[in-house]
Amino acid sequence: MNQPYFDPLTGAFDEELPEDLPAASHQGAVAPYLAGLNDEQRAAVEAVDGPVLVLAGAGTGKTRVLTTRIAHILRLGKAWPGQILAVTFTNKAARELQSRIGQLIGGVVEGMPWLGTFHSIGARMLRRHAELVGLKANFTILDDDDQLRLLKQVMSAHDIDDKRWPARQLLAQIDRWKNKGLTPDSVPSAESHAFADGHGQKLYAAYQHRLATLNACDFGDLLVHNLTILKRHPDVLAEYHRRFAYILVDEHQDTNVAQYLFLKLLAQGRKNICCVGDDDQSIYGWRGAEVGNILRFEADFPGAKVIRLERNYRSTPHILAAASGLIAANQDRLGKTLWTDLSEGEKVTIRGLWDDEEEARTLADEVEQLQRNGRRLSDMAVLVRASFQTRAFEERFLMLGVPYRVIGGLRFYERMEIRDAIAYLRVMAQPDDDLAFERIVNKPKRGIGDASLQLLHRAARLERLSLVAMARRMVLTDEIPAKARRSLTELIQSFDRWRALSETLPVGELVELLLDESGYTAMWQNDKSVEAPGRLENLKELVHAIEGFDTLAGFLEHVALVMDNESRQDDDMISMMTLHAAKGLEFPVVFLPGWEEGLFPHQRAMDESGLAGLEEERRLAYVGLTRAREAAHVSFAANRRIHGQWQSALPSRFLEEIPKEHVEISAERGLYGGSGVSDRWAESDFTSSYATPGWRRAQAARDIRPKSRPPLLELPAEPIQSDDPNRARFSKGDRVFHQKFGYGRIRILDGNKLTIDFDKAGEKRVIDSFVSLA
DNA sequence: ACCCCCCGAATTTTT
DNA sequence: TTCGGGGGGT
Repeated sequence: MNQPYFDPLTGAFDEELPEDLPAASHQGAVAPYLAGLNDEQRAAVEAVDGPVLVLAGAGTGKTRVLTTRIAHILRLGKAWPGQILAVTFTNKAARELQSRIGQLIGGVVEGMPWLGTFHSIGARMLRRHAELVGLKANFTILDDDDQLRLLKQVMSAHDIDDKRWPARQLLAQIDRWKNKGLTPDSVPSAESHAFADGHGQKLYAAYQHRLATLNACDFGDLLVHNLTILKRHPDVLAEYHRRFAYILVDEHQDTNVAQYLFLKLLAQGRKNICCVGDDDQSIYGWRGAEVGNILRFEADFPGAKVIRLERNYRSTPHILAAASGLIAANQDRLGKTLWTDLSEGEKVTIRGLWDDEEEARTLADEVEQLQRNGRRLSDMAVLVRASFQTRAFEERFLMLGVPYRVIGGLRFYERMEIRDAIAYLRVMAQPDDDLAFERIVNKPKRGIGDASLQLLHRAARLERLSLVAMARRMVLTDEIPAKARRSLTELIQSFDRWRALSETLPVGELVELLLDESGYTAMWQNDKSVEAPGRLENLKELVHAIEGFDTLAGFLEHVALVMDNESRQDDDMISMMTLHAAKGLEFPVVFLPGWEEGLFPHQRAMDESGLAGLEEERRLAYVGLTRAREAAHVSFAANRRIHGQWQSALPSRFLEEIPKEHVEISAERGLYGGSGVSDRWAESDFTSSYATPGWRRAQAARDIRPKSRPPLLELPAEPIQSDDPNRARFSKGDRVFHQKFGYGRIRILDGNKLTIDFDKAGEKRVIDSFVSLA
């Protein structure tokens, strides 16, 4: 964001800190922007000095508080815009803050250079002080693709078998360390063995070393390097203390330890820090977010004011009560009581369906029904747990001709052809960027294959040179095969020519020329695959996007940090996205399909993180429900095809955690065999303990026999309470019966999952509670 | 150097 | 079922 304020190439910081404070305006009179606030909001805005924690429930106007607070600070003449640090997590949130502050104080906010995401602010600071951590100001910010490739190189250099130890896993581990603000030498010894028989820490160190050689850093470094700088250089820290008179933090529940330490260091000076967040909406724990940062706030900033925003302006009472009831099942929360003045509205509907196809059909019918009643499609959203779920709905919407838009997924700058094109630009901007060079050296095919590249690599490492620098030398020798040598020489000459041109040519024209002369465009023009035209189209779009930038470096900074896909909002379409992507949004009508045990809560979340995982899933459910303004439609399917395999599942436990007076249930009879669960559902009886662990085991212990005309899946009428852990009732080779797939033989036992070779249906993986001994 | 096939894995992913 | 990566074949 805000490229006008700095030049990423030089790290120039073109704004001087003023000596005086601005003059206060409208002293005395109550500022007009305070008028529409409720008491709590107003308190949060007016508590300008000192540490403040605002616990803002869903839909309670947190953005309004944040923007008004900034406007207030400026109006009171407490600081210049350039002295306010305001951090968000997403570019979207940063943009929204920016524009809403503009609306409040009139006109464009000219000087909020320090409003941005953690990463963009981190990048800006790091460019200023890059040399303090062994980087140059024009360092490259790697994307995850580069990170992974680099890590694979590091691992192979250390003879680590990447079959046994996937690079992905190491990347995740390094990421966890960086999220905690740990550098290789500060990794606790207990954790240093976390990967590849104790090589974790060593590999981390080697990776960081390679990054430094490449004059590059990854996302985590944008914070960790700054922590190092601020800790080691008190003079630098003091300068920022002087600069940042006020600090504001959005979505505080999503900060990780590194981000929190960063804030803490900066806030130590004046202690004017205001964090806004909601522990109930913390859904990024798996990415290193620490809800604990909210709980720690009062301890870290003694005397902090804590203000709760509990008045909800978004949802009707039933929806709000349903969500509140659900989230109350979490142990680990600060606790808020949301309330609303809005009138009654509809209850939350819960619908049980036979399978995912029927779920899609029913949901789409409902969408059309609503549309006939005058609802706009853009008023509706389908929020799913996992992205694969959108497929069934897409197919259905396509068939019915309902326009839809899937939010998320592959972003523009993540497309292969865009990454390639950008790699060309990166080599221009930063010749030491080996990863970019490797990416494009043989794209299009130039006859420079693995063998030549290996040669180059080895020599470069020996001489401590970058690949391009080494290549310049090697083409003068005959170490490389003649054909490859010729291509390489030509490529290097092109680099020089392009770089010379880049001095004078506008960046838009430069990239066009580059893609053209390199043969990259031609490569796709000659490609006969169905994707090729689309890729060419994307490349055109890229050229267009670049035209808005003054410098190449500025554009690359944008690509690395702002990577978002701005989908047009103009047409009337229904939106589909994951629950994670839906955070911060709201829709009049929200559909929440797929509320089944195993999918939501997701089995993996529970397996990997236990109760904490389950509670995070529950918060995700809470986020889902609280996106709805007027109507929320939840559904579950008894059977679902996942990865081509039929899986049966029980309704999500979250369903019975929603207070029954706020829901309206409809489930088909016979979903679970005409007795048991579905009848309970039909009778709105939520007292059953069918989802308890005891019940699941009871399931497994029960011998289900087919009747003459068997119900598809039979469940016991009354759950049998039994905690007998001795549940190994099957063994390999057993002949079993499944209500849907018929008879078969067990091939593999894996916990409660059985791989069965069915006589008719072929091999399937099923949960043991759905089969019985034949 | 390039191509193709087989195998294995398959939540969520603000930057 | 679908996708991507790696190994083996041409």
